[in-house]
Formats: sequence, structure tokens, C-alpha cells
Amino acid sequence: MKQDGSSAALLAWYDAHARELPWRISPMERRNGVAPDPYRVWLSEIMLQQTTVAAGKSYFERFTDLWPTVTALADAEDEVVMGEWAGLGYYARARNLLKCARVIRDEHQGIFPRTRVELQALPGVGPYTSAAISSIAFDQSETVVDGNVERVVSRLFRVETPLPTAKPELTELATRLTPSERPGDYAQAMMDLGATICTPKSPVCSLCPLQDFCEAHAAGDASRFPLKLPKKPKPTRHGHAYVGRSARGEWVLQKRPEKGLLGGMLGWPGTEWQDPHPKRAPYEGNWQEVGEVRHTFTHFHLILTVHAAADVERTPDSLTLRGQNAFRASDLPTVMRKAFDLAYAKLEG
DNA sequence: TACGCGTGGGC
DNA sequence: TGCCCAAGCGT
Repeated sequence: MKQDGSSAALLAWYDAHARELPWRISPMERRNGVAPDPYRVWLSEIMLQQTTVAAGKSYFERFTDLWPTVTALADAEDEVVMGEWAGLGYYARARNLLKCARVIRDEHQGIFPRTRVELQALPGVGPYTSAAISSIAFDQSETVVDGNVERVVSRLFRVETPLPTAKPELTELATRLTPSERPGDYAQAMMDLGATICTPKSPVCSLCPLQDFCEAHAAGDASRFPLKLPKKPKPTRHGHAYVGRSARGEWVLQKRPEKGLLGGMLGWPGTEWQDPHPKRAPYEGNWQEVGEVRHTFTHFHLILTVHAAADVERTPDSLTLRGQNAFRASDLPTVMRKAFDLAYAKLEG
């Protein structure tokens, strides 16, 4: 690729087409010396890992309303934060979010470090996120390489190596393209370009500021890139979940272990999720089968048979009782909320 | 290095 | 409708 001028073309495009997002400052504001809030940049970057802007936006608003500063978040109760994260997925992010906030509070005087190396030492902050915070929040010259940048660069250079093998090669090419001017705007410009123009399925090359620099566009095969290794098929697992309510109207929940799937979240007690699994109630009740929930996780499909019982009398101490005022279905991860919806319709219907 | 880890939207 | 995909990280 002939790259001279590509960064200038991209920055000019960004000046006119930057997306307005609640954690961002505009190119105009940045030019006038306004700096973004590193807390908001960090929070948005964690929330948007493997997550669309559309999905993350309302969570960002809610979190910053509840906890306007990193110290406020650090002081929050784990259970409340996990409940607010419920539905967004990848719950290790929320656990690491809290860990990170407390490291910032306790070891960094409540101030985010500026350098990529210091940032990457924080829980949940890896190569991408450290570069993003350093460049976007502190305007340091770092190269961000996320899925958008990988796609843009693989097309600019028609990289025939499939992902994830191609990652180091794409990182090297992206680094070579990064200008020393306006690093924060440039990072966001690359991601905006990938999100709005250089999209996975039907890139809109006719509107692309890098059209004249792009080998794939010249060859007319932009949508062929990036190449990807074939994925493994997802197996289907089965399980049973038990949505119970005590005679006093308390829901019978179970806090899941900190590690592993849905770690640290509330859920309904039940069987393991494996191959067809025998039904076995975790405690006594007048159980009735109310239906099936189908749900797909990252690496398997789940068919969950849901059982419901009201007027449960005794429950094991390992379970958590939540009265009407202390229970919100929205605090549950999605698969558990689906099970609740099914059982609730039956119990109330 | 490769795998485990969620969810919702688009086609 | 089933598959692909989205601002990755930790182990």
C-alpha cells in the first residue's frame, strides 16, 4: 500500500464523521484542549470488549449515574455491581472491573496511570485496552489493535494470512500506519471507520477515506478480508433449573462460584449442564415442569428444562433467599432471567 | 498457544 | 433460522 497521506485522510474524515458517544470528546473539543475523563474511557473500553456499542451504551449511562468516579465504584458492593452488569455478559469483566477500581483507589491514589505498561498491569486491561486508554484518554502515541483495526488493515494490505495467526502481522502493519499527530483521535478514527464503513459483510468502499490507499478495494474483494480459520462446532448440553418461591414469597437463588461460567452471578439451583442430565431437585418442593429455555453461550448450546414450585417450606443453607423487595430479575444473567420469566408466568398465570 | 468466557443484532 | 459477528482478557 502507498500509505503517505492515509492518516491525514483518515483524520480529516474523522473530523467530519466522528460518532458522538457518551464517553467521548469531539475532535473540536480535543483541539480546544479538553481532555476526556480517564475513568469514563476505561469503563467504556471494558464494557465494549467483544460487545457492541448499541448493547453497552445504556450500561455505561447507568454505571456512571450510580458511580461517577472510579473511587465511588471501588467503594460499591460487589453484589450491586454484578447485578448492574447482569445481561451484558462476560462476567469476568465485571469482577476485574471492581478489582481494577480498587487497585486504582488503593495503589494509585485514585488516579489512572498514563502509560501503556502501567495500564496493562491492571486487572482486565490487556494489550488493546491499555493502548486505547493511553491514546484516547492521555493522547499518548500508542497503536490500538482491535477487531476493527484488524479488519481495516487486513484489507488495506490484502493480508492472506488467516486470523488469529495474522494478529502479529496486522499489529506490525497497524503500528507502521500510526501517525505521531493526534494519537487519540486517530485511534478512534480507525475504530469508527471499521464500525461504520469498513464493516465485515458489506463494506461501503465508495464512502471510505482510505479507498485510494486500499489494495483490497483496488482488487475489488474487500469483503474477503480478514481471512479466518474455521471454527469448531458447538455441542449441545442439557440441564435442569429449579425456580422456587417460599411460602413467604421469597425466591430461592444460588450464588455461583467466582470462577467459571457466569462466575459470581446469581442463578437458580439445578443440575450440572452436560449431556442429557437426569432431573434432580436441589431441595424439596411441589415441582412442576414449566418448559424449556434454549440459550447459546460462547462454546455450547444449552437446553435447560425449567421447574417451578411455590410454597417451598425448607431450603438448604447454601441457597440465598430473596424477598420481593430484594429481588430483581434484571440482576440475573440472561439465561437465568429467561428461566425466571418462564417460571413466573406459570406461577402467576 | 488455545481455550473458556455471554449476549443481542443482523442477515 | 442458524450462523456470524462485536472496542479482548486470563489462564
